[in-house]
Amino acid sequence: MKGKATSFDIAYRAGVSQATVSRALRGSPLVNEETRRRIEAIARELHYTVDKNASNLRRQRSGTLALLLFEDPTSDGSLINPFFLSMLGAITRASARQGHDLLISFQQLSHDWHADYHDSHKADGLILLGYGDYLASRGKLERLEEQGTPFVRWGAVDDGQPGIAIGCDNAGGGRAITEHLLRLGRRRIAFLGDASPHCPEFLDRYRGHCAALAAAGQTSDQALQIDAADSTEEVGYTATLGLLDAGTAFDAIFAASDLLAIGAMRALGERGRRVPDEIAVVGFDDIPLARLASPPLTTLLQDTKIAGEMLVDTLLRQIRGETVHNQVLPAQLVIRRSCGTGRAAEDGPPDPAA
Amino acid sequence: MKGKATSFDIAYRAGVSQATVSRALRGSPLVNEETRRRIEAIARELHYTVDKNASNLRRQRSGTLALLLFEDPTSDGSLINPFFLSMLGAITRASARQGHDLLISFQQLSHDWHADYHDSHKADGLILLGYGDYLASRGKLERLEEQGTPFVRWGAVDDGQPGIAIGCDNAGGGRAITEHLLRLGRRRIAFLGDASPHCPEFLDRYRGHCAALAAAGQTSDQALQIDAADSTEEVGYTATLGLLDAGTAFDAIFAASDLLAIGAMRALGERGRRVPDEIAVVGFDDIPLARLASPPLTTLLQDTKIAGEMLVDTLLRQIRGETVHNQVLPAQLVIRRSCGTGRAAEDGPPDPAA
DNA sequence: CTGAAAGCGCTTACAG
DNA sequence: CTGAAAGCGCTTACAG
Repeated sequence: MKGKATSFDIAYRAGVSQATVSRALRGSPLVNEETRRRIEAIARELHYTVDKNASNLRRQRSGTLALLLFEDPTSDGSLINPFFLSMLGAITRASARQGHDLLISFQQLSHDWHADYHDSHKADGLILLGYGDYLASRGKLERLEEQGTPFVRWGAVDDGQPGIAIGCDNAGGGRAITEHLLRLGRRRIAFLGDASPHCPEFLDRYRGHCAALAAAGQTSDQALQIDAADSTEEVGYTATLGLLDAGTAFDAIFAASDLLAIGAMRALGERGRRVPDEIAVVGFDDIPLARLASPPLTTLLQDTKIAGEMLVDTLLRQIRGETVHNQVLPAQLVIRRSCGTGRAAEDGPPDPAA
Repeated sequence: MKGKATSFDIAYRAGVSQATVSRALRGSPLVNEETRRRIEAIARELHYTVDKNASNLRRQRSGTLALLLFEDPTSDGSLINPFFLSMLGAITRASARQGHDLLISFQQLSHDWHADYHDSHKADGLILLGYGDYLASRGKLERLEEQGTPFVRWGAVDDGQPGIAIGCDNAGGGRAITEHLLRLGRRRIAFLGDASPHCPEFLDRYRGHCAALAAAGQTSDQALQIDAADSTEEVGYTATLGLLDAGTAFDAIFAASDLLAIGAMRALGERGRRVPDEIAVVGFDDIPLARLASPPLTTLLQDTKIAGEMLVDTLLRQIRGETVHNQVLPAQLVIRRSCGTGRAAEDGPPDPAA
């Protein structure tokens, strides 16, 4: 009977009806305590577990959430932005804690994922994760909403996209970074990252950056905003080489993501520009690598644990029919060595390798 | 009818029986071509998808695999060894390619995961992933086998554990590393990593190391084998400080994982020991960070893409009732700067920051 | 507190 | 090639 016992087997041995077994095992208060104990003992003995397919079919739910990661299609087979991996871990844990299974899948924005998971009762709701071109995905999100599929997405909040979004305070974070750099005496801050509606999170970070400049009475120099389509180390490296080649003077780089920042530091290192003495570098995300970079990278911490819990919690409430709202999570400046200490530039010792 | 159409709705509109709809949509060759086309058109129009719970219940399968990650319980909430994340990505893709959904879950070895996924028909089989104490998990694996649960695990092969294992050639990899270091003139090679049956993968790497030493007519010095219980940067850092404090002379470190190696390099850097000029460092895994470390880390590449495909493929064949076998995948030496170039030590320039 | 019965939405022998 | 019917293993009104 290995792994095959049904509620009928238990009912037979316990001398009760199958219905009573089901009630007892689901914790119904209707069942006599002694009966319940007997049933539970037999269930344990037989290694019984409720058949999820039968249970779900009957209850018209799945007890499962689906996490859809939208990855950059250009990226290598196995590489994912570590930030999303961190989110993945947090979401997996939060989901388990709430008693839900988690399906995971990588999707291209172009595919037909939107009509699958919910209609087929594979999942009760979707979590959408990943930098993608938000303009391109709008149609799919609208269809999800039309179909009544519960979903939440991580990303820019209040950007007019359909559905519930949870994200960090990108504008506030961008402002905090630039304020910090200004405080340290940096005046020519390059912004590395796509500042367009295609990438609203980066755009918000850029807006925060510009707001801080404006508050300090400075204007933003167009020549210092470098588009970086993808958020990868390689792109950050290439973009920074381009910036150096263009000959524009700058004393700091605000990279819209840690991966871009790490690539920027590699380019600077190769060209013999010292970080932070000549050029301060700041990232965004606080991926594990940021702490290990050389020099360790100043960045903005997005708390993925809280984010994951928030995403799962909001989605489950939506599934239950409650009214849910967008939410903005604070981001916290983590100061390490890559931004310098505010002393006069050019006189610090070079950083030893980490 | 949003997301609620059933095969009966389609049958009604198509003027056929529900059974024919089911056949047509499952691609049965019994159905008339014209009938099939009509049914498919209506299904599309109604946004119909087969209810997985009903289908699975009837077919007594789930079309789902479960990936269980056994994490180091001491690790931080969201951190996972990047190597396993890379495996996770590869497994997710391979699983999708084979038309299976993937459930993901983090498990403590102590929990009762073994009796859950298969019995409840949540998954047709399990993939087990993660450094864990293999001696401690033996009982669970035995029970899985007893229950007839199909499962494969990534790890040491032929270590006498129950079930099918797929892993890389740890002994061969360890030998390759040490041979390379010897070729470069290193003579006192410290091995960083738990060399005990609790951690058979590391043990195999150590054995390969010792085999290479023996082949070169050297004996392994016990003082140069440092246990490192967990595979984390922090542990590598601490262990290396300990090694330095012990005063044992050494000119190379063979770390059993990249994370350990990166921690080792940090410790060496802090103590002013130059890598690779004074001390060569080599890791194992080729995580993305290895390439970005400073200096870039020489390591052994485990091809996670192939590994993921192999795991999924083997598990599916096992589920289908085929006989499957353990498999060893080759590991490939990736030479970067951390091991030096074989020129005399002490005369190289210090490495610029990456 | 318990049981008999209906039904969730499919798949698949069986009969034609 | 198609249909009528059984049944996968549960959950839950309904009746007692």
